[in-house]
Amino acid sequence: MLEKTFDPAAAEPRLYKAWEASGAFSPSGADKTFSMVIPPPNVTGSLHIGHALNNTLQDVLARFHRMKGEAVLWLPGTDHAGIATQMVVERQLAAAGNISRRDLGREDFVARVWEWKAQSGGTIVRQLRRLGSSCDWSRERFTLDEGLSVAVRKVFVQLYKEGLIYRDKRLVNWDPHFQTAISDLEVEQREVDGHYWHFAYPLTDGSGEIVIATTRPETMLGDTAVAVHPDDERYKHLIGKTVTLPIMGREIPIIADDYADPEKGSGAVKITPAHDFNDFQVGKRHNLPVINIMDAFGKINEEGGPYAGSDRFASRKQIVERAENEGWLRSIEKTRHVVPHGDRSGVVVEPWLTDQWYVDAATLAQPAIKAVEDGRTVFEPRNWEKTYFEWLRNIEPWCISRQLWWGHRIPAWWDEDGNVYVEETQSAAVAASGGKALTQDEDVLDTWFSSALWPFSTMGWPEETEDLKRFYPSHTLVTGFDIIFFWVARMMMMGLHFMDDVPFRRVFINALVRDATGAKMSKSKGNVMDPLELVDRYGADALRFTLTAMSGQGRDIKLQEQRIEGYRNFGTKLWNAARFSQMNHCTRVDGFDPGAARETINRWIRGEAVRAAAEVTRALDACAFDDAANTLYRFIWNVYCDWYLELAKPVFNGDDEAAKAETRAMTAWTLDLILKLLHPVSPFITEELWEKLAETGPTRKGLLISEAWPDLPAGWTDPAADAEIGWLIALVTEVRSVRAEMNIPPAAKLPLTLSNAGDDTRARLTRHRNLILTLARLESATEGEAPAGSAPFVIGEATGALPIAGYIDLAAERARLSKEVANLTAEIARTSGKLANPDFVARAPEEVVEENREKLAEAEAAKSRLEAALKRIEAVS
RNA sequence: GGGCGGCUAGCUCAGCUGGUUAGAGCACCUCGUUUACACCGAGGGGGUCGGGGGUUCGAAUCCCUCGCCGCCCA
Repeated sequence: MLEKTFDPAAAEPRLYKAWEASGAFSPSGADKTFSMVIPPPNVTGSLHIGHALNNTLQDVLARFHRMKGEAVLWLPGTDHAGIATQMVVERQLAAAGNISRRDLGREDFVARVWEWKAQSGGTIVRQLRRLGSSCDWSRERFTLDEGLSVAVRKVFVQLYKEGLIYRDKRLVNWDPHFQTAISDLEVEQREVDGHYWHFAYPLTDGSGEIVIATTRPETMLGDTAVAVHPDDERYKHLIGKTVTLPIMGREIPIIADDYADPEKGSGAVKITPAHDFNDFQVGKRHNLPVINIMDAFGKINEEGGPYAGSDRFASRKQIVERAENEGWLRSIEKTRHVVPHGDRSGVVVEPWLTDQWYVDAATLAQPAIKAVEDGRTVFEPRNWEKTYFEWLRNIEPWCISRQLWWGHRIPAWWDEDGNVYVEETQSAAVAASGGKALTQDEDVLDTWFSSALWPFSTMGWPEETEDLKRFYPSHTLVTGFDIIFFWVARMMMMGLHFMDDVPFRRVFINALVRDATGAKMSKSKGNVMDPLELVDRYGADALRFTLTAMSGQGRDIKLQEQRIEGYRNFGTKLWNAARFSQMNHCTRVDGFDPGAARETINRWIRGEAVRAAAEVTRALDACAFDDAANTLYRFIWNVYCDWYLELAKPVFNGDDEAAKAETRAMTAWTLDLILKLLHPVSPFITEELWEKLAETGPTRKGLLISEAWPDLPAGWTDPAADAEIGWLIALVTEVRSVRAEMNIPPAAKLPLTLSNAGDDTRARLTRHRNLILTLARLESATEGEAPAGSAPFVIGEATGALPIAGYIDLAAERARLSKEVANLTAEIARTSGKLANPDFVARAPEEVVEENREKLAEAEAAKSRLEAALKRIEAVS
């Protein structure tokens, strides 16, 4: 006998081990494959609710397709996550005695990171297992694995030789905290309160001054021009003159350029080509000198005159003070403006002129755009394709070099004269140089560079492996919209370039779990929720079911703990249904054919099962995860438990042995079906019940995880049974409703009479009398005229009546009937209004018109019956 | 400034290829310990579907417009 509730804590680890040991996680069997690569979580990470959602959905798909008999590969792994990981270890060093990575040196530092990875890197993978993820762990990869590193070097070298990777000196987003370049995508534009400081620059010829406005006063140290709009009447006469830059004393020109916005600030703008993307362009157009005034730490360098060596923000303050003291500060204006911040460091990013490695993304983007236009890769929901196109069609060169130590070191070697040799190995580079002494480029690659290769590098590329042949392209990628640019688009570019095919046929974009303020959750912000606590409290199935049910396409999820509790209760409900079936000896019967069932309730539940199975299958095929979950919930709770098992009880307690045997077999069969259909979403409780229910009856062939997905004949639905049970449910519900509203004690058993019953109704009443008596708590149910002093209700063409003389509460009964009559009156008004409209009758489809006629007739009949009863009551009172 | 999404019951959401009395879960109210389950059962209250206009016989659903809220990109 089953316990009263499922104990997830005890069962989950045991079941997971059994699955893994069974080999079910590795692809096997069929020619038809289904493959997915996991979005590799950061190796530093621990499972947050976003991972839980993403991996639950992947696992639902993996288990579903596995049960459908496909060879499923769900390839797991982790990402070395350059900045994030380096940050964690640097923080650790700082805590352990204020050592910086530079104190330690590159080699020792990298060794420390590996050490850390060995110790703590397995956390997230263990957590994925707790969730039930059925990944093929035998194929687990890490982006810094030797094999993946080979792939990275090969890709880099090939792209370089094709001219698609190149070195360039231009402004980059420089993160002064990590002292590295970052890509545009890693920059977060934050709107902040700031100021426009209006400075007066004196004309060199002494004829006056020009006032410029700036939000970053310290950059004036690097000014090489002042720009005004060519049509700006205020300044036209000054174009071509020069000003003397305060503090620096440098003579710089006043130039005309459209970039100067007459509406903004004073209309005249200082130009600092080395420290502003727009100014850089202006500088190019006018051949202005580019003066770099900052170092890698964001401190003013020797080009900054008196401020050399001081921090950028300290300098800002001092320069403003000096301007005020010296009288060239004209005014201060408050403003809100957008300031770039590093998404990891959170510090203000500086545009900085450096040499970096770039990928020619615009070229690689073209096939990636085409592949989605052609439908070779489809986004689900389709709408995200717009986002994808928007970005790829306006793509900028991708800066891939990072001045970090943790990552793939760039396979480029330099000779003493500054010539570069890009090869996969040092020896090849030396050979290419003609035997010179070379030193390797110090930089590492952007983490996303190796992630971009993930769909094929994990399958063994550049080797021509069996896995690549069988599983590339993958079938579906499940990921969040926040990394469509970072990851999805770049995988498309690299996959098409190196594999000559898309990396995945379908991209399912899952919702993003946000925090209470609507902000994206991230480790660096520290606003993550802990799914493992929820698993501890409610079990993995409850969390999984919740996330699946809430995963409406492309929306945000605001998780309420109450919801998880509710779905835990759902599991308990199922558990107790199994317990009930066990108590009533509903043992599975070998060779039982539901198609041959004779009892109406069994033919009915069979049809319900067919519909539920079809809907769950459709939903999972379409990634409509919430539909699948809701269908399961309703079928299991509201159909199977609320009605089928209740209808089965009188059979079990009756003496029709044939009916009893058939119903027991059907109960067990349906329960098995439920376990299969629910397994992808709630694998633990279903596997546990699968095992427990095998204690009696025929032996199981194996674990539920490897069971075949149900494929039921559509012909198993039975409209006659549906109509009959539908009537039965309506009758029972009506009786219960009357009883409750009339405050009839639950223990009181009443006789029911049905008048004006047609042949079908009479037959049903006879056939199901037993059920009706039990479920509606009646003494008898017979055909006949309503006795005096009874409460009427409408059931189809018939009128039911419960004699309530002993309990009658006239006021309650009048209220009940009045409400019913009012509802019917409203409906009659609505429907007859429609039918009175000649346009409606003429233009609406015939079946809609007919439907309304029937509805009207039924409502009128029902109303007149109830009104008569109401009049009788009013006559009495 | 451009793009995307949202605004439906107290809360979280579904419904949006036009025709149902607009649904679910939670919360709330009443009753109930009937031998699967109180992590339960039965019954009930609660919404002019953000505002306005339009198309249509008919609009939560299609179109326009306005208003908030959120996100992404400049």
